[in-house]
Amino acid sequence: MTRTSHTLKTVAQQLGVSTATISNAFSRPDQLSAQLREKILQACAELGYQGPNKAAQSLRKGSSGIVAVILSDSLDYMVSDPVASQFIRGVARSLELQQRHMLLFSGSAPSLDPIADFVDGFICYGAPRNTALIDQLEKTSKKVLMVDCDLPGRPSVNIDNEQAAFEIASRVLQADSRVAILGLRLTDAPNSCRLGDSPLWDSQSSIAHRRLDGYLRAAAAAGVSISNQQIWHLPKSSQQDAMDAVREALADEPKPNLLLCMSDLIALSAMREVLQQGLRIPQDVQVVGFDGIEEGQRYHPTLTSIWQHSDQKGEAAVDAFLRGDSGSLLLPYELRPGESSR
Amino acid sequence: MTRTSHTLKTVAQQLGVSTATISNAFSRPDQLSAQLREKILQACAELGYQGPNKAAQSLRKGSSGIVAVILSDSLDYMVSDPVASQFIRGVARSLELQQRHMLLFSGSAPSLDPIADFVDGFICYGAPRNTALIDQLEKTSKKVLMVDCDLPGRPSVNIDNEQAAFEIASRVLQADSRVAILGLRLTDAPNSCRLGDSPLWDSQSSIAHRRLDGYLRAAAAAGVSISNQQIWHLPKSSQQDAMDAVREALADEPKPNLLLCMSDLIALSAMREVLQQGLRIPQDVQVVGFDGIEEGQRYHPTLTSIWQHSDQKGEAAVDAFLRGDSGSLLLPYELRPGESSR
DNA sequence: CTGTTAGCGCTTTCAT
DNA sequence: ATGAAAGCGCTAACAG
Repeated sequence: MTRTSHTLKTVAQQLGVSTATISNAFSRPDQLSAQLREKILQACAELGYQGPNKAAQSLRKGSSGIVAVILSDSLDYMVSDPVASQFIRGVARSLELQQRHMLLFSGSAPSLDPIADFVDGFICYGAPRNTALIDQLEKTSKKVLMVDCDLPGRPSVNIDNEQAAFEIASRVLQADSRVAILGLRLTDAPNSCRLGDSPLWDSQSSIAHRRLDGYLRAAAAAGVSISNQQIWHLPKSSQQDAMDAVREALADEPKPNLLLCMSDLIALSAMREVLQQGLRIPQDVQVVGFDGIEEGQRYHPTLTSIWQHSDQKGEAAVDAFLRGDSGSLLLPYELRPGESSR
Repeated sequence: MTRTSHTLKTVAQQLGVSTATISNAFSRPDQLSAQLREKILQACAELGYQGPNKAAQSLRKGSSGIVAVILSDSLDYMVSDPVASQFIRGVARSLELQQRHMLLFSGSAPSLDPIADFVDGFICYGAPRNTALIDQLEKTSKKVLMVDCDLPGRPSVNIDNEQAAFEIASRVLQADSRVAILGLRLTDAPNSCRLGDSPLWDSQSSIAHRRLDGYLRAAAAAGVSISNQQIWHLPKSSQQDAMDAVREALADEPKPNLLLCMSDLIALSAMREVLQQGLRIPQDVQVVGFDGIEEGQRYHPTLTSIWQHSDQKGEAAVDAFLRGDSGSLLLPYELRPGESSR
């Protein structure tokens, strides 16, 4: 038997005090004596009153303490990505510290409407697959923080993807390098394929294009030329998509001896395939990744990569969001050499 | 420049109609002429009014259209579990069809309070790590549906874990079987270890114990005895935890020749380790899993397992929840033989 | 330290 | 087909 729920008012009547006193007992301890507060809390617990209704509280106060994290893709895909998981973990930790709560939201959802009025704002992690969401983020009067991407007039947290890509590529490029670039979401093709003549997609904001710019700048500096035939687009960092691209690349003549991968997940799949084909890393083929995930350190050979420290990025994002930053924050990264490069 | 947001009232004033008419235009199309409705919607779009505030709507109507899914563990852990992902995907699909929304919530959160007033109810997927949440679910006056576990007086969706475990074990057990059981969350130990004399944990509701019962019943039927030294507890289905347990098991004399694994993830890790040690599957060691994940079909040898069809389970859960079922629903499962067993 | 009251934005009778 | 008005449960002035 679930008895009908109490409200502030009914509880106040039962205890013979005013509603304000009950409200204060829960939300502003300094407004009444400790004893009375204790007595009230005690009585409420007995009555089964759990405290002020959060929906009403939110309506009245204009804020709920809930922050939406908009992922770039569907929940189940994103959450199985170690980089996203690490970011989410950082966000969760920092929000918890600040007594706030997180609402994970899919970037492929049709609209923000169903949650927009329940949350205090949005932390947008990467460009949402459904671009309609970007429009909504642009228009909303709530707080918005972009991570790993930009939106005019909105604060952001980023690393310098172009410079990081330049640095890691510079480290491994030599005059005789035959490069294959394994890129992530460079176009909107659903399968892995060479970039060829397909038009670049959304080239401004995407981190993939910033990284590509960095690779190409490093190549130019090293006197190495890279055609669109040597650049692959992968729709996601999955094993399968990576394998498809790597096989195609390794079948080229002359065979590439340097794989620049836009994520560690891609790089790990690439290494697996390279070794499978009997080639040696790094003697025959060098491989470098991007992101920095534990698995890359456990692999043999260990992976050379750019470490983004995504958990710290998550914490930084929450702090910037809560602080109400309005500018853009550039986080440090770290080039970690491994055995996969010379 | 973000202009100050409109409300039903301000919009009504601007358009020279009453608030009820605006409300009806959005929520009850049959209450006004199609033309007027169209005109109003049009005007609202121009004014930048997105429709009734959901928080106020929820307060007034007493329901929000949001359903909380309580996971058994933290978000980042759960989401990287393919079985949970599949379930979540099923839930998402079915909710979307019914114009409802999902709020994923961590089973290790300290309390349901922060979200309880925003949602229409809870779908609880497995026993939450934080048992305080179970108490809250027991007490709440909102709708609750349990999945893969039970709560007195609440409806549930399950498979018959005991029978499924019995069936798969019966299929592979022989009089000369030397069994090792790799169990999931059998106690609350933080590391993989033999069950030994540790007391069983929460033995009633846990699916792990139901499966264990099934294995043991099959063993008894086959005339095989299994001591607590042959049963391992793994805190989670991670590669590392599985490897620890499998190594310990394979070091026993006589070496086990049958590994009964309580998840496919554990079984895959086990197969990896078995092959690594130069043993043959299934000639030297048979391995069976539980759950049914794609990766098990792709592995060589393919994995013998119980297929739960977790996506369908997710859909069934939503349907039962929305329908307001009060009893418990037992879903079918499927024994799929693979090359990992004889 | 406590009580009264207005109103957050909305839906829904009940009149018109 | 439309409008007026009563609240959903709560908080923040303000007055006592």
